[in-house]
Amino acid sequence: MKSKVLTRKFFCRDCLEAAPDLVGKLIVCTDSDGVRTSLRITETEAYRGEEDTACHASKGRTKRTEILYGKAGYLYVYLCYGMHHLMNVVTGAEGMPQAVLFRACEVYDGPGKLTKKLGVDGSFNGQPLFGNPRICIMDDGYRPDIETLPRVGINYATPEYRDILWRFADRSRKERR
DNA sequence: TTAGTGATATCC
DNA sequence: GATATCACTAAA
Repeated sequence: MKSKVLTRKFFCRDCLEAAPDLVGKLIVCTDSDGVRTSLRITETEAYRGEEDTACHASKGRTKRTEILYGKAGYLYVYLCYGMHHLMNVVTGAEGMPQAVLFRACEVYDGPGKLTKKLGVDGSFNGQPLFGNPRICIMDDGYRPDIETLPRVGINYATPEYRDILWRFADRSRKERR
């Protein structure tokens, strides 16, 4: 099967549909030297709306979360713990703050390591994930068996959202560090 | 288990 | 301006 680059339309739906669908896709990133890195996504997480107490938008609209309320298909990259860039893509309708976090990819387990490997940093924040020469996501036809798990590192969320199964992982993934 | 690191939000 | 918080990782 021929590989296809995902278009904006892919992200224009609920994060709970887009997140599992992104597992098994390839992230293709081209750095300033023209070097291309592609990694297969093995884990994603959905963050959905102001009512999701684990979502950054749960405290309402701020300068930082503004992007989450915007159009689907744009990147939300932010620095966590002063050293790790975490990469998300905005999904759903405009005005509905939701996103999918890229948690792990083939060989590289962990959202901080994922962005480091790809060379994704703060300069990608707000950039589109469609029609973008720097980064895109491709579908090469691989269809993994998907496992659902609770999200990681969100103990501050209320129990119903802390325990919800909004992490999606490729059951055949190899965990490596 | 803990240190390291820095942006953000919230309080003064 | 100050401080508490945080969707993490590596080292021990």
